[in-house]
Amino acid sequence: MESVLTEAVALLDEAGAPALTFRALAQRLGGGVASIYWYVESKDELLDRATDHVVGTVLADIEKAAPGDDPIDDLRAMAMTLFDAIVDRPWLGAYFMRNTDLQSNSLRLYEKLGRQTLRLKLDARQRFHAVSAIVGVVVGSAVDMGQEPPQEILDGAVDREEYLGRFASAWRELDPAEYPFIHEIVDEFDGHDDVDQFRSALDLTLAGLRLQAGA
Amino acid sequence: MESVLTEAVALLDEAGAPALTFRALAQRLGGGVASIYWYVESKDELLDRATDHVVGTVLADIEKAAPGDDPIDDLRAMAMTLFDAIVDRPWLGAYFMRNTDLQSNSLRLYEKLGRQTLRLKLDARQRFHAVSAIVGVVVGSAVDMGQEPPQEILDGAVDREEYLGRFASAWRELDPAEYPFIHEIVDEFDGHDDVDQFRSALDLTLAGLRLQAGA
DNA sequence: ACCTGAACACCGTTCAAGT
DNA sequence: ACCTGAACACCGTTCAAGT
Repeated sequence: MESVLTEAVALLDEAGAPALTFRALAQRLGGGVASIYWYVESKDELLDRATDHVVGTVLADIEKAAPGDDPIDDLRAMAMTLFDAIVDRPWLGAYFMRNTDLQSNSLRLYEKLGRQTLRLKLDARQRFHAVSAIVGVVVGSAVDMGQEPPQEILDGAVDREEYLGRFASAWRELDPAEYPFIHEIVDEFDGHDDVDQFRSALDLTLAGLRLQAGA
Repeated sequence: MESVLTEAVALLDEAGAPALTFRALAQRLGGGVASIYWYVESKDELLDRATDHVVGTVLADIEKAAPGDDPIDDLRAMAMTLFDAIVDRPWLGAYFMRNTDLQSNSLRLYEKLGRQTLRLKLDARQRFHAVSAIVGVVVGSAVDMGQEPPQEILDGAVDREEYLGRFASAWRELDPAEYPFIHEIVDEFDGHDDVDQFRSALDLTLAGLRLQAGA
């Protein structure tokens, strides 16, 4: 079982979600396709368990960091750790927190995040919504990122800079009267950093939360 | 072409993303499978064009609403309209804003949102990040929602209330000492409304943005 | 308890050929 | 310019059978 998950994660890491097929996995394990069904009921379950397997390592990273004075700063640090893990493994974004039933580490991570909100002056509903919002920012940014590389970039034929630049050029061709905002931000878009973008989104949410908690 | 997209959207609406196959679509159009390839180069392109097709209607809804005094309130209204559209069509969440090259209505929507930030005291980078954050909240909540129904609920065998209740019961069984946050919010989770959850996340982001803009 | 080969019912995509 | 039938190379999943 352990090796099924390890090899599944290895396939996902090497070439993303489409690379994880029962046939490829079976070949790597040196067995038949049907064997995998002894460990797992379906591909969905395989994905859930593989996801939870790596969330376990994220959770360990998060637990290493000592809790600080400010719960919101702790929330920020935890969200950043989680986001970093998704940057390393873009496939994670799509499956993370999909099924807390099968993903017990995800549930623990959810609890870990939520515990920080217990230190804030909020009611139960506000706490529930706050954690949902933070997870939403992570997943939203991750999804945005995970879908970005359109195979050219994975092949190494085109790097990220050139890929963004191509979009930027197309945008600069647009009529400035009709697309004033696009022209306003095209230089920011060109060569932008996903992590910056994520941090800004997270900080807006956390600023709103701090305001709400009166802290 | 128009009818290809209309029927594709119809299939997606009726039974979600897995229902849209070239064979099912061809049958509906009363033709052969290969015909579709005259209009579209791949399934990805079909999905992008179908998505942009419905984003066009969302855009029309958004343009109907008159601009108000407060740009942030306008941003909220636009985001809510967008979210409502995704509630009606959960499959949208996964493809929305995936490719602004093929999705010209999505680009226009992005511009529409961004134009509100031009009315705020922000620099270009802040504006870029603000719109990304808002789109991120929408997509993040939409993804969370879109993956929720695990077929039982689609079959009508189990309604949403019961589905949530089942999770809530499992959570109530957890050790309160180990999962204090889960116990804090389990009653909120039970029977919660996705729209409430989304609105809260959006409001946190917008509160942060208002603070940043000093408005 | 654990694994297998072979089949089943699907997919997206291609291609030579038709009007 | 538009459409087709038939094939190709895959999928996830099942099942009877093996150790």
